[in-house]
Amino acid sequence: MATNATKPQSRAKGLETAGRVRKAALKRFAGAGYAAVSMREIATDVGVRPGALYNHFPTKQDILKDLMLSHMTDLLRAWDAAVFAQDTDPLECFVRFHIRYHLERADEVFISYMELRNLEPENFAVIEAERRRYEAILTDILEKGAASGRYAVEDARVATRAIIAMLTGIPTWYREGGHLSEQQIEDLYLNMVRKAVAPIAINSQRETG
Amino acid sequence: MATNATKPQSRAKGLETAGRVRKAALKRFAGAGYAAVSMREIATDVGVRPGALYNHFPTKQDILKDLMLSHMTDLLRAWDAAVFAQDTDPLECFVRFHIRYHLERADEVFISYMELRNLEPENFAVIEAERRRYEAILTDILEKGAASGRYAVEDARVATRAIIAMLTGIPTWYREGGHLSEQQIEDLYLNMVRKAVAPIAINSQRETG
DNA sequence: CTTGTAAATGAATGAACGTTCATTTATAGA
DNA sequence: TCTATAAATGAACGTTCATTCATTTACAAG
Repeated sequence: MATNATKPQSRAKGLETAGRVRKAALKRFAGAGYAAVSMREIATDVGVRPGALYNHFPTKQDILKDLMLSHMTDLLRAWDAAVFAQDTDPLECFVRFHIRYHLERADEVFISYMELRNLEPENFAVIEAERRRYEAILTDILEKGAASGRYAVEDARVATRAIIAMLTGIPTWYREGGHLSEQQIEDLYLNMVRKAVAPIAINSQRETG
Repeated sequence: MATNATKPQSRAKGLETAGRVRKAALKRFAGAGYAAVSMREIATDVGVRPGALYNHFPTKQDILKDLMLSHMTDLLRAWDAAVFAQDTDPLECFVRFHIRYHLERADEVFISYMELRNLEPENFAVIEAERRRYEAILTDILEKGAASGRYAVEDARVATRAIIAMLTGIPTWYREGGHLSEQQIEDLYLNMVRKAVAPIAINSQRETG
């Protein structure tokens, strides 16, 4: 009678295997892309036969959904838990948090935006909603700062996307041990972001040297 | 004796079919990703049997390489051909050019950076070299501007990546007929970029309201 | 020590994959 | 009109894919 397909796991060994599946899938998806990774490859990494994966996840798609959803959940929870010195400029908090988290969890971040199109529509909607919650954090900071005159942003939603795109690009080229430390990266980007939204006028084009 | 596998096409019909293959592959690759698209799907779009594709491209990989390489070539050629009013700030030229080109050729741009990892190493190296040539254009603008005191960038390579990442993110959310025109997008981003590299000091953190 | 069941196996399923190729069809140049 | 060959067909190639399932193995609870 034994129906397969993901019953509630309870034994400790099962939970540990499920974790190894997640870890292996994460590395493979990040390296080659969801569509180019086979269940057989994941099984090999885990040290198990392909069929055994289905004791832990009903389908390959569910592994992807699990990875992406738990990433977004972790990201939002990490922001809530982040601690900065009192009175630190909220924009500085966000920029430093974002850079640190995205360098720390580069694989999760990478697949969470590279593999969006491989999510079935229902799963896509869930992830997209979380993404918007995260963006809203920065939009809120910019809007409050603009209202108080501390920042000048003409369109807070656009500025949010610009800043997040700029910061999220870092893990694509940053390598540990390169000529810039993580601290230096943070400082460089923070400075650019601060200036980008600073309440200053730029003397327009057509000036020379 | 008829060996197959991509002889030099000469007949007009063949060139036209090859073009339709490129067009169909571009749309499919952009929509679903290289690995998730089958030669059969491309053949269906073109209105031809799968085997016929091999009269025009030796492998699926060669279609991808062709699309990405010609995109980079077109991009660099378009920059060389771009015309702006005399004495226009070179940074403004670059920002406006980049946004316009990337909105115009969204599919090509998209696959050229999403499908990098699906390129075989040899093809990857070729594309990557072109990409560096393009980045060097902006780095050069920033360095010259910094030397003359017009801009202030602490690290021109980092600023280059920051700016390009910021601008390249636009096509992921911009939709024609949205509440912002392309012109408005250009102006908003240009203003942020200008300020980000402007020679100004930002009064540091810990200030309130 | 027995038992229930979680976990893994080993083998199989049908479907889809990229690619090949002998053959047919179409067409430009002689 | 004949001919060479480009272009497309239709069928097949071997391989790999995600998934299923009856069976075996391992282990915690009674």
